[in-house]
Amino acid sequence: MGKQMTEMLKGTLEGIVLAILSGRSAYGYEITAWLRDQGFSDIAEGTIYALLVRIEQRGLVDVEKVPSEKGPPRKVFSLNAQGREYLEEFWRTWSFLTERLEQLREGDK
Amino acid sequence: MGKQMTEMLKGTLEGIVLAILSGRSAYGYEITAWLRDQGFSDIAEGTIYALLVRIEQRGLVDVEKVPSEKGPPRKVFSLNAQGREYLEEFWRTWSFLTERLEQLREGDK
DNA sequence: CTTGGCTATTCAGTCTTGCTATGTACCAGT
DNA sequence: ACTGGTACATAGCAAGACTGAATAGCCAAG
Repeated sequence: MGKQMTEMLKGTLEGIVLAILSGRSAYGYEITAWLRDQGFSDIAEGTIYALLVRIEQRGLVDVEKVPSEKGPPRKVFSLNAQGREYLEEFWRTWSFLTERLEQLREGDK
Repeated sequence: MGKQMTEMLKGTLEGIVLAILSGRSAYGYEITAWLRDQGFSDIAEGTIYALLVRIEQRGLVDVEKVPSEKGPPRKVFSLNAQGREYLEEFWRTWSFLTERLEQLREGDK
């Protein structure tokens, strides 16, 4: 993926991960795999783990260590009340941006 | 505006400015004023000028100095061929992101 | 049993970008 | 002279994504 995507992900990747977690609990490796599936082909694993550490420290998620069948134990993250609130604010911010950009895009035609 | 918006603007603000310039030529002060009008209440002037310097150095815009009736001369920017190409790529990247996020948003319901 | 491969997490160092704060300069009205 | 609006510029900071590598457990093939 290109530089544009890298920069655009700043701020949105966090929302994307929170949105994923609002549907179901998940652990880092799983989230990374899911994102790759969705076409975010070049999101580095390190990026996701760093992001998960951040949202954990901000208290947006609860964490549970779960043993894995294969490999080291998983850190399973789930969105808590504060995280849900933060996610809602994310959607509001996102909506504002998309509206402005949609206007700009149409204005060009 | 909040921290979320600040982070989300990284990568999109550049596209926004290029989109503005694709409609008509404009200078920094004008762009800043327009953005404030559109609700981007806290975008700093310095941010826009720094961004304009960057896109000029990357050769995405042409520049012309035009004397102003009041105040110092204006640096009027207009999108060139390379800039248009870059803007199109921006729209593609943006579309990709919005599609994924729209899916996530609906998936939650 | 040893190598390679998949699962799973972590971290140091770098780059880009937006914000803060400040400074420069020009002109008009009071 | 002073204030305020116009117009541009820049140094230093903070945040987040990337690179690249290290660590570690488990299993199957050779």
